[in-house]
Amino acid sequence: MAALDRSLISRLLLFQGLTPDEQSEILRDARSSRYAKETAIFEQEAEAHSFFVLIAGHIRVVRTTPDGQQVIARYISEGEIFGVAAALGRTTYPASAIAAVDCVVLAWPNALWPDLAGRFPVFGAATYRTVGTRLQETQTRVVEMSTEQVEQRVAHALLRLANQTGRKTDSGIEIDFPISRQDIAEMTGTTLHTVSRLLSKWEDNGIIVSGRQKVTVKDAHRLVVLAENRDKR
Amino acid sequence: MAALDRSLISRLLLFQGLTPDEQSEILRDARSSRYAKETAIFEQEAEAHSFFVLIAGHIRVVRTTPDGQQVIARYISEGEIFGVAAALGRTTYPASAIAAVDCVVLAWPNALWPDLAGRFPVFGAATYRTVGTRLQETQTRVVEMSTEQVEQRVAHALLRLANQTGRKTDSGIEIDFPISRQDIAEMTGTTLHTVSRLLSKWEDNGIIVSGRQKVTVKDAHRLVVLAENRDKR
DNA sequence: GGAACAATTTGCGCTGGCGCAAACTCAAGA
DNA sequence: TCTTGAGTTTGCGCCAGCGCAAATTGTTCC
Repeated sequence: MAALDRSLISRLLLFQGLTPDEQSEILRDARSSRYAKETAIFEQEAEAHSFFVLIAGHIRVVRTTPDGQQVIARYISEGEIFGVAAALGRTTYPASAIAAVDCVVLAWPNALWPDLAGRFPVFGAATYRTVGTRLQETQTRVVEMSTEQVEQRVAHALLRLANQTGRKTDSGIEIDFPISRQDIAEMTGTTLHTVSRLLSKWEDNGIIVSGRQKVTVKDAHRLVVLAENRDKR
Repeated sequence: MAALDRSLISRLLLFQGLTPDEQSEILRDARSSRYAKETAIFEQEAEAHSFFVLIAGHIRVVRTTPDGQQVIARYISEGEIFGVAAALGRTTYPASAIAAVDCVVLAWPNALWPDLAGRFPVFGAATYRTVGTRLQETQTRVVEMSTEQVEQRVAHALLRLANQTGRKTDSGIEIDFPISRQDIAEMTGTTLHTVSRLLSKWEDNGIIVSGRQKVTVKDAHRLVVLAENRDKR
C-alpha cells in the first residue's frame, strides 16, 4: 500500500496549524476508500470502528425512525470530519452516512483517536470546534422546526445548501449534487408534495430554477426575505 | 474565601475516576455561586467566560429567536456540566441558562479549560461524552419534530422529564420543579393551549395528575403507548 | 382578608399543509 | 426506438392544531 499524499489534506481547515511532517504522520494511519453513489459509509446503530474525513463528494447523514421514516440530519461537504463517535465516547453511530455522489473518504480506526488527539492538539480542537458548530446548527434546526412555517423552513434549507455546497454558475448558485424533492422534505419535516408546490411557485416568481434532482438559486436575496418572513404570530 | 469541599462533587458522575486529591485540585479553581429562581446564569450571545456544573437546582436552557419567541433547548439537572462553550471552541453562549428554581452552581473560567482537560483526561472525556449525548438528544428531537404529531411529542417530553428529573412519590412520578404549560409548549413546538387540552384529557384518563406548574405522571406505561403511537402515516 | 395578577381551561372558527390519487416528464437501458 | 421506472407536478378534500377570546382558578402581596 502506497503512502497517501499529504496534498490530500494539507489544504483542509481541519489540518491547519499542523506542520507538513505532522500532516504526513497523521496520514500514515489513514486508509483511503471510495464509495459509489448511494452506498453507505456506515450504518445507524452499527458498532463505530472508525472516524472519517471526506476528501471528495457529498455525504448525506440520515436518521431512520423505528417505523422507517427518514430524516436527513445534515450533508457533509469536502474537507469535513464525520462519524466522530470516538471523540464523543460513543460506541455506535447515531445515524447512517450515505454517499450522495461517488465519494473518496479517509478513515482512521477509532482506537487511534485518543493518541492522535493527544499528539496533535490543534487537530483535536478543530474536531471539537466542528462538533460545537454541529450542535449549534442542530439546535437552530429545532428552533426553526418549532417556530417557523414550512415555507420558511424550506427557504432556510435551500439557502444553507446554497451557502455550504453551492457552485456559482452564470445562472445562479447551483447545488452541486443531486437532491430530490423528497430529500428536501426530509430536511425540513414536510412532504415532497409541499416542497414541489413551493419550488414551483418560486420558479414562477423567478427566485429559483429547478429540475430533476437539481435546484439553482437565482435570487438568494428574495429567498432570504421568504426565510425571515416575520408575518404570522 | 474558604476552599470548597470535595464532597460537593465527589459523588458526581462527571468527576468519577479522579482521585480525591485530584477532585480537590479541580475544585481549587472553581467558584461557587447561588442564583435565585428565574435569574440568568448566562445569556445567549454573551461572551463566554466560564463553564459550569450544577450542584443544586434545575436550569432551563432557552434559545430566543430574533422576533422574541422562546424555545427550551433542555433542562439541566444536578451534577451536569453546562455552558461548555470553551470545550467546543466557541466564544459566545448559544443560549441562555435560567435558574428554574434557586440554584447552586460551580464556575470555572474558560481560560482554564485546556489546562484542566489536559491534566485530568477522564474529566475531559466525561465532558465530551456529555456533549455527545446532547448532540444525539438534540438530533432525536429534530426527528421527533419532523415525524410525530403534537400529542406524541408532548408525551415524549413528559416521559423524558419524568425520567431525568422525576421524583417518585406514592401517587406517581412527580416532576420536581415548577413547569408551566407554556414551558412544555416551548419544549415541544406547540402552544400552551394545545398542551393544556392534552393534559386535561390525560388527567381525565387517569394517566397524569397536574396542577399549577406541576405535573405528576401516574401511568407512565400508557404515556409510552401514546408517545409511540404508530397510527398515522 | 381581599385585590391584583399569573396560570390554566375551554369554546369556536379557520387554515396550512397533509394524505391520496392521478397525470406527467425525463433519463437510462434494452 | 420503445419501455420502464423514478422523480415530479397538481387537484381535491380534510383535519390537527393554531389564533383569538373569555371565563375560571389558584397565588401572592398588600
